[in-house]
Amino acid sequence: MPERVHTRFNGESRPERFPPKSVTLQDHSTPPQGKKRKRAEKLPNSPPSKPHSTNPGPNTLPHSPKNSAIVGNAPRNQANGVIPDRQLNSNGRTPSNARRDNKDMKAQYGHLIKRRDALLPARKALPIWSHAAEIKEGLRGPKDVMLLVGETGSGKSTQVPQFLLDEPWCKGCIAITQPRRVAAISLARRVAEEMGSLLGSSSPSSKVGYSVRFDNSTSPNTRIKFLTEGMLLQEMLRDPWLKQYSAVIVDEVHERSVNVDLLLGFLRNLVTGDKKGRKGMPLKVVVMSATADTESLFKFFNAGYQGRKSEHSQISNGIDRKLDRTEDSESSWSGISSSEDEKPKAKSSKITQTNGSLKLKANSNVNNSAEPAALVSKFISTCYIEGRQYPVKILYLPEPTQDFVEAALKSIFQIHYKEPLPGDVLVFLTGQDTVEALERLVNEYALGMDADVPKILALPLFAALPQSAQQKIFHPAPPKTRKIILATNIAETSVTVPGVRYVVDSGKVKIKQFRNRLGLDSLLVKPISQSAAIQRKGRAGREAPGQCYRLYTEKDYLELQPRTTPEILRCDLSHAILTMKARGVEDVVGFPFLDPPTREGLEKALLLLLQLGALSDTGEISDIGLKIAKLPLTPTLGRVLVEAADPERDCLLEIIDIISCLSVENIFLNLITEEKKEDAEVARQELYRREGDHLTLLATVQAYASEHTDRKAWAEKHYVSHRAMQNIMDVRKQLRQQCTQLKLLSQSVDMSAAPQSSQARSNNILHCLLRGFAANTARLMPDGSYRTLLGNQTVAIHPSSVLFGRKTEAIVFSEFVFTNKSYARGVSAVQLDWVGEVLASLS
DNA sequence: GAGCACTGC
Repeated sequence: MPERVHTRFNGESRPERFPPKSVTLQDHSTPPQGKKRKRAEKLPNSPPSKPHSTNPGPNTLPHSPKNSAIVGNAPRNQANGVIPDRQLNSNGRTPSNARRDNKDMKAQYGHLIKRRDALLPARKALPIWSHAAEIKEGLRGPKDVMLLVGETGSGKSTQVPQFLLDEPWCKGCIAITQPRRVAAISLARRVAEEMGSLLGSSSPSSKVGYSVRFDNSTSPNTRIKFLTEGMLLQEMLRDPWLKQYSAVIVDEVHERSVNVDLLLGFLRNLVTGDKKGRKGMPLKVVVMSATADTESLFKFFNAGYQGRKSEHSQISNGIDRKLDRTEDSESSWSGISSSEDEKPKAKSSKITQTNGSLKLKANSNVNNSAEPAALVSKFISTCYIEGRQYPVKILYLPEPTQDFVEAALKSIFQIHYKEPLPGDVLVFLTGQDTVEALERLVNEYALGMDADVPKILALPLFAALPQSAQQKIFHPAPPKTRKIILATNIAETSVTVPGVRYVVDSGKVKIKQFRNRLGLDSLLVKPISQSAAIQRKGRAGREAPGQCYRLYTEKDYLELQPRTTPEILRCDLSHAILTMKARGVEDVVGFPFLDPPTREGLEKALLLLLQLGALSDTGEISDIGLKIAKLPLTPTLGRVLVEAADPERDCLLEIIDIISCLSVENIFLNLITEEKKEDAEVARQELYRREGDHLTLLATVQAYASEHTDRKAWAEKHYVSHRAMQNIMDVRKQLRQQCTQLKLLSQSVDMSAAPQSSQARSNNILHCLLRGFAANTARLMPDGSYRTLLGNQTVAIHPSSVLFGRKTEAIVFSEFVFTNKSYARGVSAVQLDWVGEVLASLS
């Protein structure tokens, strides 16, 4: 039986930084508008000249708050009985029809208004409500930037845009960005309800819309638009001045995605620049974060205004000199040690704040949520909103443990025996393997429990788990049963698990880090940061006071690095740089980064872009680069695609199919039992190609696409993920459209060209892959191992590859990952002289 | 003979 493991208890009550919100809105019953006609208002006779949506209205789909947090895909396009207004207008409706429409419309509007009024008391009870005047005031006059810290549950994401809507400066649209698609869509739905408006493209009069990949739902009257960060960056390609917006609200900044870092840089340039492209229209920026990192954000924006001062000395003299911007505020204060490359397992948790803290003496309490010392600027305001979080007790291990799975097992049963129901347990682990191992152990131990003890229901939760299995965490537990949710990091931000009062935190996370020198991604288990530990803890206090069992000592906690390293310091920068170049940033080293990447990382990425032909020798973006930047692909994959459009290659459609596969999750299901594995091998045999994984993917997509009766059954029969295949078809469609727009793909197939032999076609495809992945090539050595041609590193073909165990003179691979050793994933066999030709052409 | 955390255009 498990024994007591936690002896020390730390009843922590000091305010900490707060966990980020993942959006699970509690109260959105959707009006039954699906069966109604969408003619809410008498239209002026100028219907939109083109549809503003690719999807006639997801709000017409049944929707529950639960699945809003977990549905990975936006609602798929479907005909839902919505009649476009234009069609109605030209249809010559009879008077009785018109009367019925009118009645429907009134009923619908009545419903919307009723709903809006019903929601008002809940809005007024939000912590942010009493700050409305302060927030409005903070953006008036010369104040263009507001830094807003709001804890979970403060209501900032839904209320701030509504507060700003009627401000005199707000003539245009308000954009509000989110890191995830589901959040953008469900927040838009909620705000539409609160405003008594229809959502998105469902009515031309709707005031609230959203825009995410594959699903854009806005109307001509949209005033508040929720979008993913990537979508706003995409819009900036067409409109660098963001002319349709009066305000941009950047939400969840503490998550520090690469896209948010780029957005903040662009917005700083815009707001502190001359704004001449905006024709005098003001632009207000609100930066919202759940953690009190105001100081770094303040310095970041303030530096922009000070830079402006030196260029245009007539502006700005209201900046408090106490906050002396120094050159080092361009350098990182997040304490990233750049020696990571050599020793991934080195003391990465030991963090020194030497890097700039000298200049920050007075305000160096970066990790406290206490209000920082005066941050004063005539252009920047700050606002702090309290949240709604129940207290959570923290319990540490007295001694460090080597085996966090075992320690978690003990803690789970300690909680289960000691604490009364209700109160589910959420356990944070590192990956599928540890989740499944602990699941087995928990079930095993549960068999030995006395009959009078409540039962235990162990539920795994990780992204690769099928949706139906993920949904189980939302089902109420049977009577006298405690749910134990065994989760990866997915539960930290993306999925809100209800009913949790106990959190067990392993203190570890599996994290991906790009290593410039080797040009590969490492996927390693590492200690979490203090802020991640606080976020995990917060998951226990959402519904009632809770407890957090940390499977490490308090000393270990204090030695963790204060913040999670921002993604931009961990990833391959080539995509980010191309994004900047395509939006007119010439000097990427001088770009305002909140945390500047290392010079080495920037140089490595610039070199890659140069090799791809995306940049010219002088560092300017080329035509090819501009095309690649418009595609939703990494620069390498984009280059492969552009190559395929070359008349000499002539295999664009095939390459699109392959690239679509490479940009979604694994399509071949991971099977557990030996029996299933053998079945799958037999069933997939017809799909496998001896040329390697890429042509195997092509064969799979083509077989799936030519299946017209039952694609789901086809996928099951071949042990292929149907969900992945649906995503692939979406991506494929989008890429084909974009290739047509970019004039890479002509709509009519050229019939005059001689058909390629299947061999020639395969060779062409492989040549295209080589063009993008020239750096990812290796040759067979006499001892049977593979060595990369650039860099001379040993690399093994990953066992998931169809080429695993095969010997071929050279390989090209689309992924280079280090887990236990260096692996090539996504591998094709090529001729050595082809590789030589490509490499020679680059130098 | 391994086993991939999580987003996004």
